[in-house]
Amino acid sequence: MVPVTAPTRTRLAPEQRRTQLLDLGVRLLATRSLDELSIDVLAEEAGISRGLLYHYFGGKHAFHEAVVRHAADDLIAQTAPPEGGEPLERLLASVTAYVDYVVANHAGYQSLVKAAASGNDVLREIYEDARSALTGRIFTEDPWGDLIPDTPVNRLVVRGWSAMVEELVLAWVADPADVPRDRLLELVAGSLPALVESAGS
Amino acid sequence: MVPVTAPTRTRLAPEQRRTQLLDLGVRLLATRSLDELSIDVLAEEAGISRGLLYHYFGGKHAFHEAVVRHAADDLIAQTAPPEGGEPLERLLASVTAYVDYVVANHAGYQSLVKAAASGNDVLREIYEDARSALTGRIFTEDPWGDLIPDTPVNRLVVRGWSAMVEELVLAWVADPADVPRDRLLELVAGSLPALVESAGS
DNA sequence: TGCCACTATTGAACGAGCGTCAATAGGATG
DNA sequence: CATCCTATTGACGCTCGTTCAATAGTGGCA
Repeated sequence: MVPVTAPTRTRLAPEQRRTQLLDLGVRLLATRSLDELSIDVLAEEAGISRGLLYHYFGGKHAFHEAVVRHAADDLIAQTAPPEGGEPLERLLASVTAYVDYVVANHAGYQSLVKAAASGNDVLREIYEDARSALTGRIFTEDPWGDLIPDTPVNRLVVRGWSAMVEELVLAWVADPADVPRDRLLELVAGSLPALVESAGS
Repeated sequence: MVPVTAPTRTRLAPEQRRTQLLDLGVRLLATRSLDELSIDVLAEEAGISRGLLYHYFGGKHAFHEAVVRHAADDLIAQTAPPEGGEPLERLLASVTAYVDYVVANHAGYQSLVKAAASGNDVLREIYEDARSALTGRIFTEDPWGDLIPDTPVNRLVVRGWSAMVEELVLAWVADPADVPRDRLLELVAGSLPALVESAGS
């Protein structure tokens, strides 16, 4: 009985193997949760043995952390804010980049969001940091002059707004229904000024 | 060596045991995730054997579902909307009931929210149904006459708004900081009209 | 070209924890 | 007080995460 697929052991450079496993992890953890993902399945999918995962990441949970960091870094890197322009245009550009990223990589984004709610404090912190990286500039770079002063209430408002944006985009991606992309974009971008206005200081 | 605590086997009526286990489950699953909660810990905490949990719920995941349903039903029951009054006042009353519920039972609410993101489709559906039960009346009971027509865009807006409210309240409960409760309430209640207005149609 | 050291990779063995089932004991009823 | 009903138990099997010594690619050096 000769094996159909050659059991050839392929040897990669550590860097390549690591990113291969991380990318695979991002894809697999987008739909399944961590305890629904067995090491055996992951190993077989990657074409490696179980032991190798432990060599690179030291454990299942540590692997999950690495995957989430990978997704978070990718998100932050690919949604860098534009340099100049009008405040409202910059906001719209940021939001557009964010929406397009979620549309293009919603596997990665899903695995990031899942991790935030489903798990230990380390994962939640990674998620919080990523969100802060995206929203923090609203205050630090002060895109609207002094239209949105840095008060406790406005901190809450921006935090709530970002949760809303996430929900809207994920819902829209899952089912674009009758709402065109541009409509979503102006909806999302226009809501922040409206909310700040409604909060009043 | 005599056991310190008597190993007396206490026999309860099925209904009592069931609710005892569900309440305990709600409390324990508020902070830990499901795979961080071992049957042994749960059993010892409840003063029962592992086997009994399987007798009542049939399995760990089934138990989780029951716990989440328990929390969701409790939420829906305790935030029933008021009967009459002005639309805006009814909205404020609903929001107040919701906020007060989360403040009073945020263990239960946390376990509900955690379940939504962290798991299988059944859990997410329970969560979605609960959210729909809370927000659906906005359309069906038409609290603002025709100020908020039932369009695809407004469905999205209300969905996003509810995500925002959840985030705001949880963040505020975790750290009330310098924002008084009434300020939060008017913030949350006032944001929906503002969002609908900003969405325009 | 051929050996050698280095290290990426493996697979078997161990333990923890979930799930099953026949046996046990509380308590109400006559 | 005896007996039946059923809530409750505890030991067993099995899957799956984790460990570690052994194995086999690969690049460098003679």
